[in-house]
Amino acid sequence: MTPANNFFCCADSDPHSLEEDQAAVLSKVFSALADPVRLQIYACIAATDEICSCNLEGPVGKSQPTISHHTAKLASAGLIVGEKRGRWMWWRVVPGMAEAALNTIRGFTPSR
Amino acid sequence: MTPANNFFCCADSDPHSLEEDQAAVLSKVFSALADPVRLQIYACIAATDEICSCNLEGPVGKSQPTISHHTAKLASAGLIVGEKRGRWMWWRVVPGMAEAALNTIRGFTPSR
DNA sequence: TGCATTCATTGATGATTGTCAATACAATGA
DNA sequence: TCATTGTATTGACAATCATCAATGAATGCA
Repeated sequence: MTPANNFFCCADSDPHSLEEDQAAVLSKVFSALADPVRLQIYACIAATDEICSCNLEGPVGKSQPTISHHTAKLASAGLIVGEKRGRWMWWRVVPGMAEAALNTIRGFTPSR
Repeated sequence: MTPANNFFCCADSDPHSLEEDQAAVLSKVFSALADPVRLQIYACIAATDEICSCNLEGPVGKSQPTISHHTAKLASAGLIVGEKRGRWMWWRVVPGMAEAALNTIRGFTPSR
């Protein structure tokens, strides 16, 4: 849409298609993926059926409290789930979560 | 994979499949989407062919410097592109960018 | 019961971020 | 040239975040 003149850029419509609460949920998912360390953790978990926390410290190169902090954040966003068996905490990815976020982004563009 | 015994949780392999530089690029895209206001801005832009900055302030409800700050961040991540025509800055979404980032995430899981 | 191990929590610190007021810059029109 | 308008930048401040050392809680083994 090119401006009809040089006085007004375009009609002052309201293209506000994303509600605030939806934006808050979505931003939480993307915030969880917005850290390089968490992306590495997520990749490590996704690369295996399941993996315990102690085997994340080595590849990622962070301390145990930091790993615990990041896995908690990924789990809070619904991207991974953890199950405690014995002494070990086992993590798995939630397959459809990233997909759901992608579909919401796709829905922003009505055509196509 | 269940543990073979109670002494070792699993083999101490190296499931590190995401390099640090790749993680840095990816995290930049997700960081841009990790803010509710930027998601609303992105949705507003995606809902139209193109939109000028002045028409983002109203729907989003933020000041002009804040809008400028957020559009710059979205553009820096490659999610939108801007073109200045006359006095107005016109923004369009880069169609495949968010999709590409989320496809990378889906690629972490080798099976499926 | 006592000890070692695995993970979560707390406290602290330096860095980053979101926001706006004020200001500067750029483009247009008179 | 001067005034106006749309956008970008700067400065400042409060809030959030990533990180680690220290500590606590829970489990399993002897």
